[in-house]
Amino acid sequence: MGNPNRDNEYLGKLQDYFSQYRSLPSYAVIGEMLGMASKSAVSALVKRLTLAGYIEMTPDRRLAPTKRFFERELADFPVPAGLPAAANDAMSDALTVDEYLIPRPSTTVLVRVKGDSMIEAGIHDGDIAVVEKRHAANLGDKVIAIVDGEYTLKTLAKDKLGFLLQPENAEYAPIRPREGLEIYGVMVGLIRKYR
Amino acid sequence: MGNPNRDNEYLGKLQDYFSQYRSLPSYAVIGEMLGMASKSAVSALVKRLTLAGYIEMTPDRRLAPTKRFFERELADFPVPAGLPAAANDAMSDALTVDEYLIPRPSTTVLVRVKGDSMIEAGIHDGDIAVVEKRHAANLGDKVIAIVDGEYTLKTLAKDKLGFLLQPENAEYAPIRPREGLEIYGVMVGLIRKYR
DNA sequence: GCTCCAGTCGAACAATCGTTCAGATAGACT
DNA sequence: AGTCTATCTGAACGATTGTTCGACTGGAGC
Repeated sequence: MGNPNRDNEYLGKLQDYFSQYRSLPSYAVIGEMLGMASKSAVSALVKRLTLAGYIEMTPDRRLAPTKRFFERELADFPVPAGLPAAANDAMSDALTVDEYLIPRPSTTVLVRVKGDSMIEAGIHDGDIAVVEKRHAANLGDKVIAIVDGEYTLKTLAKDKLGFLLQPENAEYAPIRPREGLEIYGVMVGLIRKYR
Repeated sequence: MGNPNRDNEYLGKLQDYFSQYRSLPSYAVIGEMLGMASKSAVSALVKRLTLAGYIEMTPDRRLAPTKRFFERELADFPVPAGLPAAANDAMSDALTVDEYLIPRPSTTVLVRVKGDSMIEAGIHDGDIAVVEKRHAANLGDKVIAIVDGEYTLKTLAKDKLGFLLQPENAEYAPIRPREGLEIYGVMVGLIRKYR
């Protein structure tokens, strides 16, 4: 062929564009962006990407990304620094971050973690906890519980006296609810961002 | 005025459309959708919504939703005091977890963490590291480096002898690269899922 | 060497784009 | 009542859209 397959690189630029503007550009602008001089080249590219399932046409013939457009490759080993094509081969799995973390959006809440009472479980101050709202939990689950009208993230435990909320930090004492234990939700994921 | 203000209703339909197609339609289709017979009415509406900050124009004059476009009435859920604010400010101005963690999709890779050499930094075996591919890093950054052809996640440090890769686990020894240090990428985020 | 052929170029095309403007409509105000 | 004023209509406009087609390019593979 005239060129090695650069569609992956092209797709990447489109993903960057969409993540910035939440909209896909026109063929002319795509061409400019990708260094193509003719719209017919873009047209062919769009056809290829559509076939591959990354983009689609709305009923009124506008470009729109599909779900696959947002998939990321999850590599067990990072790939040798080299061609983007190589990165494809080593892709062990593809997933969208949102779907991975939040399978049930309507009952899921994000809560910013405060304090270091859970630091030995690798949950730091400022992290974001992905919490699924429900009232039932298993022992060992990290739960958001309501104690004296306050919300607190602890590990659910139990001893001969009953349920208790266990911090993951030796400097903190377990909390034993005076009355029934009210659980707001169960922590199902963690998000952290380094700046 | 000729009509009560129906912009809210119009906005709602645009939101529905976007959530279905991930793209905003042309003026003609908007008019059809909203029951407007003339594109100039749509043009005026777009001007109003732009002014109100719900939509904007990309550099190539395409309609694109803004963050405010995705705001929802929060009247429905009187969430117990303390939490709702946390959920909202947790991701500040990002619409999705994906967007929050991955501003530049094409240079970002997800890598599954193996081993517990970084456990004191709250990075556990099985966690997913969000890695931005680049060769430059700052001291203190957690980097994926290439040492003897192997990829390893460590904290970048430096002493009088030069750069070294510092594990975050007292039981591991620092790695001092024999030759130049090659950096594959910088860890910018962390994702963990509890099952 | 030679042929393939996916990818790109360049130009021409009708269709659709969003803008503009003058005029009609109808609720809100005095 | 009459006047305002924001909204919508309808038509005309040049600009831009995406499609199409024939020709060119340069690795891959015989």
